[in-house]
Amino acid sequence: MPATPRHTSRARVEAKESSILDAAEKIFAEAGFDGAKVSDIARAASVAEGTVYLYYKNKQDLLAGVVGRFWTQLTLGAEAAIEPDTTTAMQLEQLGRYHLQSLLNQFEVVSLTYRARPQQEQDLDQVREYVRVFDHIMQRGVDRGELPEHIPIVQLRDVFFGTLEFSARTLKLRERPYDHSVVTNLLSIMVTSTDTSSGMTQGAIQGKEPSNRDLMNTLKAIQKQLKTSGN
Amino acid sequence: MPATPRHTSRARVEAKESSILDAAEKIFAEAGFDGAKVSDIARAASVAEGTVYLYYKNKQDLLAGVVGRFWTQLTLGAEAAIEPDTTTAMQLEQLGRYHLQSLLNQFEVVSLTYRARPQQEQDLDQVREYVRVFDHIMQRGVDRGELPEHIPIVQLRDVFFGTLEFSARTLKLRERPYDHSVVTNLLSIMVTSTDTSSGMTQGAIQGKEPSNRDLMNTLKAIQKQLKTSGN
DNA sequence: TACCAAAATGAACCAGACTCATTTAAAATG
DNA sequence: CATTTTAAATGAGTCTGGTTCATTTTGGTA
Repeated sequence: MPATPRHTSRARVEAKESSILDAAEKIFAEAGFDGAKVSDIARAASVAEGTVYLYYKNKQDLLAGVVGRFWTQLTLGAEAAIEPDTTTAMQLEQLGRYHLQSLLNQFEVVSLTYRARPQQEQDLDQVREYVRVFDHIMQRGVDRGELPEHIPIVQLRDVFFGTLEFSARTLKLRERPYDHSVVTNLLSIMVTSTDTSSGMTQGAIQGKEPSNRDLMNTLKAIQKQLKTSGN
Repeated sequence: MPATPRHTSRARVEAKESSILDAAEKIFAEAGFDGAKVSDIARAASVAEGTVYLYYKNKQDLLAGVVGRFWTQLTLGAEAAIEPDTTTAMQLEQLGRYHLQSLLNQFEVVSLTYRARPQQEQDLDQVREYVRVFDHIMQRGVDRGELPEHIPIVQLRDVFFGTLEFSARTLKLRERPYDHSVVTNLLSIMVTSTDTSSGMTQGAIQGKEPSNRDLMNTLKAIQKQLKTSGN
């Protein structure tokens, strides 16, 4: 069993495993999940069809392997791309830039993520791991006093990744290339709300109309933000 | 051919078509795309397997039918849910509430959207149609002078739908119910950026580091916004 | 070299999507 | 109404492609 090799060098087994993953990623990306034949993947990996099943339970599992590896690598890349000692805003820009570029460059693989049985829990562990990079940046900001104590990280995370993902789809749909302004615009939006009293914690808009008062609160919040985080 | 019935009442054909769609939606939602057998769908629709193929070219096409109908109905529901004569902010809140609730209530069908061959262009027409509801709200706001002339609708749309979609996933993952604060928080963020010069149009942050200057620009923009749009 | 277990192979199996010759129902005709 | 014509429906059979497993090959060990 390749899973627990005793007499074989682990290195060789892993090399083969990753060469199968390479082939699978290529074929999946080209043909989509349904269009990809296991026999094609096997041929691309220079391996017999049955061999694939020594490493992966079935085609779905193989897809999970491809997608999981992708997000793991993405996490490593993201951690390399951000400089933990710069301002929070700068780190967010680095992550945003990296994220959007990755989504666009590897759009097909990202799309495959949604085909990796959303029911099965642990298939998305690597995605959750990746998303945590954002949390770490924010947490550092809080620890440093650069961000307010009770900033709703989880909700801002949804804004951050949600917007970038949707923007990536929009760009792809219109066949546009990477556009940095998407990131800067998103950040300019997030910056203005980076404060406890601006509504992200309690929901400032409780009445029917966003009043001047709400905007003034935001403004004050930003002024405060400028004082505390000014480098 | 059911596609172009000459002698038959269109009503009956459409009834059968929609009963097949009903069955397909049910089975797809229960078992997922791969898990759903066409024979099951046929049985659920009280129809022979071959009959399904008179109405839909193949299983993918059937899925496209289910997903397309879903988004079409969602568009109708959204248009019914918003009151065009209230403020823009209020309409956005109505749409946001409706959208998030729909995503959560029909999570399985929404998920199937991503399985409807993303390559094929026209399969997503109904989604584009739906998203346009947002544009109309914003455009009305501009026409009325409630919003600045050059507000970047498309980018705000990405923020709006992207955030809600990601939030819906987050809520589902944690098995949380609909949470209205997601919508109000999102709106509070968008309100603060509802201005042409606050960075959402050109991308104020062009250098590598978001500097104080950039933040100041944002701040000025908001101040300007307060003066011009203050009601 | 002989032995053995791990690894790899690919022919055979089988589930399930899809087809099509045939049957059934409905509409048109006289 | 009886008859003819055309649309619609059927489901047994075909075929593609995922998965299995008896057999062969490989590589390490004595």
